[in-house]
Amino acid sequence: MKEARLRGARESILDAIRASEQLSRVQLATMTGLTEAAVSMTVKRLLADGLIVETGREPTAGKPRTMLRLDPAARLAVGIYLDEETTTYVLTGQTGGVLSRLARPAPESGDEQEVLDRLVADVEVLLSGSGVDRARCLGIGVVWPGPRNGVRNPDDAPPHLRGWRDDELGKRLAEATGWPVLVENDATAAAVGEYWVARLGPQQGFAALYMGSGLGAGLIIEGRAMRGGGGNAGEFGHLCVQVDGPACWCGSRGCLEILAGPRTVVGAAASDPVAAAEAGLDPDAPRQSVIAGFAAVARAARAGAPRCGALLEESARYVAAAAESIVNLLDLDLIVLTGPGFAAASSIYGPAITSRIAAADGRTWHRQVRVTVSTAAAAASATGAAALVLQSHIRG
Amino acid sequence: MKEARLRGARESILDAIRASEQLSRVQLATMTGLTEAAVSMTVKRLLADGLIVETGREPTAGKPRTMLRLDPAARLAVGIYLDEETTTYVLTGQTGGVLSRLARPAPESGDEQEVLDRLVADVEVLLSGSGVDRARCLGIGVVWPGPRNGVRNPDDAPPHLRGWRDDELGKRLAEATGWPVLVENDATAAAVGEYWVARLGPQQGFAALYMGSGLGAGLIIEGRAMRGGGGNAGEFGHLCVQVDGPACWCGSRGCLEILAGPRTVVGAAASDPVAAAEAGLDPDAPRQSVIAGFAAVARAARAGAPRCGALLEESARYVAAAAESIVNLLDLDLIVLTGPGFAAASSIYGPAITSRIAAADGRTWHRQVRVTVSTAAAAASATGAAALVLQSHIRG
DNA sequence: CTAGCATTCTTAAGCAACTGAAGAATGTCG
DNA sequence: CGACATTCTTCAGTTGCTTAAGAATGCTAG
Repeated sequence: MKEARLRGARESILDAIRASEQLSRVQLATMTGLTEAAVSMTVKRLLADGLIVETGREPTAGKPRTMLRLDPAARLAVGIYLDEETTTYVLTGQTGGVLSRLARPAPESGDEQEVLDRLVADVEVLLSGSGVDRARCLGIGVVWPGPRNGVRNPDDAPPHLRGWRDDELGKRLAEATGWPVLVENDATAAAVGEYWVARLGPQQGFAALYMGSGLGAGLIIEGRAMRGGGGNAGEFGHLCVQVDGPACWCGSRGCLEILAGPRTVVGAAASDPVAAAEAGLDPDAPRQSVIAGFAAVARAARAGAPRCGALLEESARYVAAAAESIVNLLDLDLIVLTGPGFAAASSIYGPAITSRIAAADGRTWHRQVRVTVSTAAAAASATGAAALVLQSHIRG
Repeated sequence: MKEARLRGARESILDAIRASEQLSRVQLATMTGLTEAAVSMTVKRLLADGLIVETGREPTAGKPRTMLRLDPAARLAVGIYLDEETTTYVLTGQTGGVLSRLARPAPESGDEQEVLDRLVADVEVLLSGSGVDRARCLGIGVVWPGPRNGVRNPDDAPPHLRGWRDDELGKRLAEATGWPVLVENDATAAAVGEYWVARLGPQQGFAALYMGSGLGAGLIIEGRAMRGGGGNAGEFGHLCVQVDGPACWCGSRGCLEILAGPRTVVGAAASDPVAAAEAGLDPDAPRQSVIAGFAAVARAARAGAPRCGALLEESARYVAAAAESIVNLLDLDLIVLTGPGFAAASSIYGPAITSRIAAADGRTWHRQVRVTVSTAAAAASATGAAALVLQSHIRG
């Protein structure tokens, strides 16, 4: 690391402990580049503030080291994920672990004030139900499908949120609750969540590929989320994988999403009688959500249904090529698959990506890319939303 | 900015002046987030050290502001570009301007010591010939085609450098000259050079697309070059633009470089009798360099030759799609074309990229991507190499 | 059981960089 | 000439770190 001075001893120390689970003072000194004296003083203050705790000792050749951990309950964060059908709330501790969870059906009405009131009330329920000290809550992270600044596939926005802009929602929720509110897209939030719960360090750059109703990527480089000039970085679904491919809703052509995105997969399955039967998709049924439809296709494929399997394999060929592009462009050695889509079909997408990348990976790039599936990938957004808040207190 | 504390007042102030050409103390205070007091004291020291100079005053409603600029001659840097045919040396001042230049034919021998001796001797000539104070030279930047850590297309390495590894070259040159040596690939160096001479600020993220004998990209985000985990970020040429495209030397398939790279364009021109005649390529002539061959094709196209024009248009379609992918993935609003290839054919590639991106740009992404051509694109690597050294003293 | 030893952690003095508040400098305008 | 606006400087005070010294802790050898 050796970047202590670049962001204050407190933050460096907290981040080092977060990534390593537990560390002694001397270990912290070498990892952060601070002197042992500085660590000692800062740790004393962190202990006094209750942010960290001493947990046992480890023998050495001399005086045993006293190990330090984050106190999970010292600081809390609320994460909210607004889905088409459900609103999910989680309360996490400082270590990213979920303390309590709440799921509500999405409001039917699109009335702004009503939606807001529901959010405020539900957060209230979450907090009072878990009996925690509300003063310890650092803030609220909110995630909804689609990128920021009003940019999204109109079809992807939850119906009751069609009229909202993300920054507006954040501002009004902050006013109503008194807590700071961070709004983020699903992929970036999931990436930050992965960074947090998988205890990755700043030296581990990675891309979290997220499949919900679309395809996105959260990019974490040097421990920081890349958001781009307009906050829309990570548009994985709009990498071009076929120069003169079909027109995409974004206005371009040959985008990954239009060729291999979940909406396309579900659409292909629905219009193919065999696949539709395999997946139990009823073409005349009331419009199903893309996420649910994709999960049905994936379930069928896992159960051995050949047409659904073929559709997913076909999609995975494109996704794998795009993943390889990201890896080559950013020189990453970790890809994390997350979100409900990849949670349902990681057994197809994972190997496809791995084997595509393997061809040039070691031989040409002297690299060893790992492809992993996020734990709790299906709920990654909600916990990621909470992690955003925690992260903001460590990276300022 | 407001990131003064994150890297010291000196660096913040120098970088702000660099990007703005000239600034007053109070302007510096607001831009860097430092207090006026801190700026005042730091500026006093910078003036004493001779790094900056006061240049005139600007009227205000009150006391006029004293403007500050970098003193171009206060700090120098040497840039070296190792080409297949030529070794180019430049000496630049602190502002990135070229003070003196030297070009030598590349050594024929591949003997390591001989190559090294030539470099040392030529730097000597460059410095003594321009009569500058060598104590003011901060170091040497070295650029050669292909990425780092020994990763490259074997065909692209200059013959006399086949046996070298970049880090080895840097180390031995540093030992031989006593100066710090930075080794970088051509695209990243060109990007840093562009950042420097075009006076871009840290808020301006951009990609410098570089066409030499291959295709690369230098990525500058938040004022820092993205190098990736293994130092190989920016492999623009290995974005996949066709899932089942032809096999690439890297081991994968459908890479941009194999479909539309300069080597491919030249190869197609050489094997097409009409195009070969237009460009004056002699299929039996001693093997020409890719860069020279591409320049010949571009020259013919500019002169109206239809087959050569068509080949470049075809290549540009692919390059444009890959450029759009980068822009979407990183949410950039600036693409800079640089390197000898784009210098020769920017009139074809520039519009192709612009129009491809335009389709979705404003409408969907609320963005306005600019596509520019680097000034002195053909020599961007050498000046970029020098800029690397300057940059390292501001971001160090 | 005590004396060395290795290692971890703490304390105290000092330095460097920045902040805040006050004021000095330098022009314009009535 | 004097009020005003603005830029720049000075100085005392705070913060956060470093360096240097030493205290604490447990193991091992006599």
